[in-house]
Amino acid sequence: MKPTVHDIARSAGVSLATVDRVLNGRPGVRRVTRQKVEGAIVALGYVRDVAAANLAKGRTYGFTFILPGNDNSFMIGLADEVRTAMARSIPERTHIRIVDVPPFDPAALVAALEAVLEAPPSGVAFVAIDSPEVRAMTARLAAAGIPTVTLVSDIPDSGRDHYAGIDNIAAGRTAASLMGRFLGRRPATVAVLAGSMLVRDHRERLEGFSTVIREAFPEIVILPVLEGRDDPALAEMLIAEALRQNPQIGGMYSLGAGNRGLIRALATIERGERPLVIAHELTTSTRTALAGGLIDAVLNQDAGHEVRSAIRVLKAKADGLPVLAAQERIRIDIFLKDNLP
Amino acid sequence: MKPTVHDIARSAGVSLATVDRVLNGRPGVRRVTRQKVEGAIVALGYVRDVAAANLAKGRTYGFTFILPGNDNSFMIGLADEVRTAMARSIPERTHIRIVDVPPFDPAALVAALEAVLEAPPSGVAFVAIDSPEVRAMTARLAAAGIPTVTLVSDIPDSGRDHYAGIDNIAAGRTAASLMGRFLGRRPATVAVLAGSMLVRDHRERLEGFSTVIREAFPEIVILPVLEGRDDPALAEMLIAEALRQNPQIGGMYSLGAGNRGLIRALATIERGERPLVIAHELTTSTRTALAGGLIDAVLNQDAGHEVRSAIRVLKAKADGLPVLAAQERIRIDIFLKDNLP
DNA sequence: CTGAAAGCGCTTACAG
DNA sequence: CTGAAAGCGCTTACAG
Repeated sequence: MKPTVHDIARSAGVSLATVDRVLNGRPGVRRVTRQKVEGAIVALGYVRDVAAANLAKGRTYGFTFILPGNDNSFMIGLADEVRTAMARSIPERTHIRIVDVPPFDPAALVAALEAVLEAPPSGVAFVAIDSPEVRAMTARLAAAGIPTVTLVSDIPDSGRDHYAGIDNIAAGRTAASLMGRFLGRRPATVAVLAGSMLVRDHRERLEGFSTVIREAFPEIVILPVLEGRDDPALAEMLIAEALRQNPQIGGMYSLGAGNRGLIRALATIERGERPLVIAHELTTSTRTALAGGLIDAVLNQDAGHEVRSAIRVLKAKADGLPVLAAQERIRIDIFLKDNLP
Repeated sequence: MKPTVHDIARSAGVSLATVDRVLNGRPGVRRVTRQKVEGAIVALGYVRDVAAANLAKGRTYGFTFILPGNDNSFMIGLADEVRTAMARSIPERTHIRIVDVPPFDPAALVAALEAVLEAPPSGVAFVAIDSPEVRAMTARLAAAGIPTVTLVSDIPDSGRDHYAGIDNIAAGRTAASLMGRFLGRRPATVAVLAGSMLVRDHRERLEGFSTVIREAFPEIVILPVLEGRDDPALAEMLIAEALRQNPQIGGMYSLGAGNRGLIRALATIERGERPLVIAHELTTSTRTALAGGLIDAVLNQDAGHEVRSAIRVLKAKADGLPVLAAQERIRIDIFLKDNLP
């Protein structure tokens, strides 16, 4: 039979309370006693029953999700997924709070993170902005012992515990590879629409994309990046303007959000004249555009996976447990019109 | 506070034992009593604490995984994932048994499934073969109340509870789309290597592939399917022979396993003369071939996901709990050399 | 048909 | 520094 705390207590000749103290690294145990208990633990091959422990503790996890209030389907969908997770809060023993911040605003994000310190939750997840202030604030959270997970966009070297999102360099490289191969070695001009170079995910996608185009598809010319702030209206304007200035655009890589605007602009182009388009994030609008031939490929990250993964990781960190790396890797989904789910 | 069985007992004026009987649908409760308790349950908005219930029950789940003993990396990897899950059996309260059967052998699979009935486990997962006998046997398991999950290859209309695998028609369609676009509208001859038309996953991939080629890329001619039984040696022979007979082969779709043989055959072709190759399953050998340019794209299913999903679903079915469909959908991963994980 | 009591594996005041 | 006892939310014999 699986050994329990009782077995350890008996084998070490101590009480349950003492076993518990050793198990949880609490103070107030003489070194010799501690060693006896630790000996019994390894001798018996004890593994703690986390469910029973949580039951006894009446443990609940308070998590704060800080999300940018963008007006785009991806961020709206992300927030929806967090709310879906909130609906499961009773069986999962979580208590989740959503904090809204203005998008692409480092100061606002820093303020939101700082506010978290007032009443420290069991963990914090946030969409990172890559700035020194945010980095420093994240380090303060880490110093305060609050587990942190970056969501969608990472900020390395900040002391954050985990990143729940895709490898954006690989995503950009993949987009370039598809673009180059779909264009079939013909010289072409390609436009790139981003949200903001302030966020790392967009910068990395651009970097991956540019690298592969340069190395493997030198016949392709990339126009200067358009920054649409993931705002559909602004994106539409920028794309329309770019098409006016460069009617010969043969390909388009939309590496941020705000694709509703892009799609509206594409719809004005004659069928047959349309550029090859690769976009990110499968939403109602990109799905329709993919099915209808306005978009040729969509790279996607599953917001539901990211949220569930963030919660699992925050729980594990809060309990000092290891995370199952293979399970938590968020993959880049590639959708063509033929494998739409 | 979250209501517990105590609250229900008090509110309904009955004992804990009676509450438990109603909660678990056990007999021996008068109709009026039952109704009182049910009233209290909905009035208080009670949700059962599954972890506490499992603790009290000392519940463990016995699962049987029936896996074909193919000599190919994918099936070996699948078995490895099951063994990895076995290592987590203590915290997850599972007891997993692996049963090996000869590949592509309906009779052997039926025998293995029948053997399961002797000492019925909490659930069974198996790689299905699409034959009437297997279908009938699966229905018998269902009739016996044993939850069943098909793994990798499905067998619909058999009474199985769930399928843990990708949408293979969509996978075939995707392969065709990539093949057609990568070939760039040039007339071409394409060879298809399958394992066996006995398994539904291979049939469906072929169907999806053929459909899209026919509808969207009429310039492509598909040669008669080669059946390599997912055996590297046989696959190598068949491919070598096909290349000898049709030196002009421009593309190859390997929709089964046994890619080690395919790759050996490809390596003998001059660089520059090599066909465009799309294969299934990311293994050590396909990964190397992808990185080295012998293979152009790999469609993959994550065996680890499938195994973990099968276990989650079997648990839920054993407990009569609903499954989170979005979480259990297994996706088609598309790998190019630029997004290798 | 119904209930009182003990127990699952762990933790938590409280007492010493 | 250490332990006896009660309790987390549920289930299970056993008695009536």
